[in-house]
Amino acid sequence: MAVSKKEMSQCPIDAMLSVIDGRWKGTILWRLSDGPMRTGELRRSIPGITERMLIRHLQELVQDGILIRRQEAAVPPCVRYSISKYGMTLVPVLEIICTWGRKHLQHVNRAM
Amino acid sequence: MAVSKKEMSQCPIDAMLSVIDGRWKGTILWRLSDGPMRTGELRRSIPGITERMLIRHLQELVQDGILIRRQEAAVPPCVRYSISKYGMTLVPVLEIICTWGRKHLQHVNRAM
DNA sequence: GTTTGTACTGACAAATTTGTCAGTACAAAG
DNA sequence: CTTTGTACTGACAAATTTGTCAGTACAAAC
Repeated sequence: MAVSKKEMSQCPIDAMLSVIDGRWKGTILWRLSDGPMRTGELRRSIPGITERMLIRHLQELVQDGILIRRQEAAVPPCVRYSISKYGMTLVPVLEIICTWGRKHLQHVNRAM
Repeated sequence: MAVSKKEMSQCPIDAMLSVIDGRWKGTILWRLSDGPMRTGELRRSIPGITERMLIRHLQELVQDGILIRRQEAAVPPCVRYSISKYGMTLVPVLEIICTWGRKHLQHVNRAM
């Protein structure tokens, strides 16, 4: 990613990228764009992700205001993540990124 | 960034991000969207970048087909980089990313 | 004949991100 | 009463990216 996540770049492109940049963040947002999910449910739906990374990314996305974390007072705990209203403004941007990415994959595969 | 640059993720979002992800790539593309530039000219126009990183990013962008490198046969060498036709398809996506990023910066600053 | 500038490479260190592993609390199931 | 599942933390190792530094070739300026 562009700039270390600790500092906030004043470049808008970097600011945007720092939000979605992370090994699994695109996938997490993609999954959640279908509706809220529990932590373990998300983990099982993303092959290859580890619990540690999932939780780190979820926490960052919550901190950035993109996701909302809701915990039911129960044992064992039940936590549900969903995309916030603010996070919803990100979804169309992701769609455009996705569209270009799809074309790029074709472009790359043609070259081989 | 999403996936190591060496392997090509089949996720379109990751595929797109792997192209623009890199500490300075956004800025480089931003500068070049105004027209071709020489290596040293670019370097001087981007405060903080080192020659090493500039060249590494330029080479990756050339490899991804986003930039074109033109060298004039002269000593001392004169190399000019420009955005390719294919790279031009990326510019509107960057603009959308930039627009969201600008709103996000405001959003963040309001919270402080 | 030393310095300056161009565009670049190689070797390596530092920083950052990602992954691994063990451990927490508590209840229900067996 | 041991195991299972939930959501999570901490310490650390591995991988990856970024930065630092020296060095290349050649011509023109001084």
